[in-house]
Amino acid sequence: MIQEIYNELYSSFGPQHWWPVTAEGKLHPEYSGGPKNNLIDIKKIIKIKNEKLAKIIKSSGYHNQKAKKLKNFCMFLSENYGGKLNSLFKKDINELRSELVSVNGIGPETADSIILYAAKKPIFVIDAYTKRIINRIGYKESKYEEIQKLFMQSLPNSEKLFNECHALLVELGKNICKKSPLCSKCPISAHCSYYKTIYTPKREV
DNA sequence: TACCAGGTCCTCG
DNA sequence: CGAGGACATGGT
Repeated sequence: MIQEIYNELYSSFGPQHWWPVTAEGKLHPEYSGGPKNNLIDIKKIIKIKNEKLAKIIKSSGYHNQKAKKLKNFCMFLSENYGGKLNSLFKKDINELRSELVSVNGIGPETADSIILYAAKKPIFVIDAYTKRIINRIGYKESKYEEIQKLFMQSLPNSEKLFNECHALLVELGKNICKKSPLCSKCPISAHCSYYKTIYTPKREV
């Protein structure tokens, strides 16, 4: 079922090429923050003032909180791993996840995103879109880890596939399976119990 | 004009 | 535990 949903989303939307965002080893000229800030460096992020960092990331929203939390992660990396992502990513995937989640500012989704997109290890990222979609389809799971298990037990254990599948779900959730859903445009409505309730009125017995 | 985002933390019951 | 609020700018 989950596998079929993935297949149909992929057929409809095509590859989303979410990650890597840039060519291997290169920074995106626009999205890296540009040469002015020169902050792709753990030590520099630790040193910069919260207010200054917040100003730089302002357009992302929640910038004051995010500035602190970004620095928390850099501090964690610096204190425990010599500021090297590589040594962090050598860890066992489950240990890595629990360590990341213990950092204030990194919740389950962010931890899994780091593991999937930065460490390139197979773990399935669950976001608000995915929860909404999966619940409308008819699955009862509500907790993050439960929904994650559902995907990971239904799909091949592939980092590339998890990456693509998550991106496809975001595309569906953002543009079609919205809070107020556009079911007529949905490529997987045939599998959806919400769609069936709406478009197949009950009749009297 | 409203509503919501590729969340997380904290507080309260 | 689960729900609800705070954080805050930008896209549609």
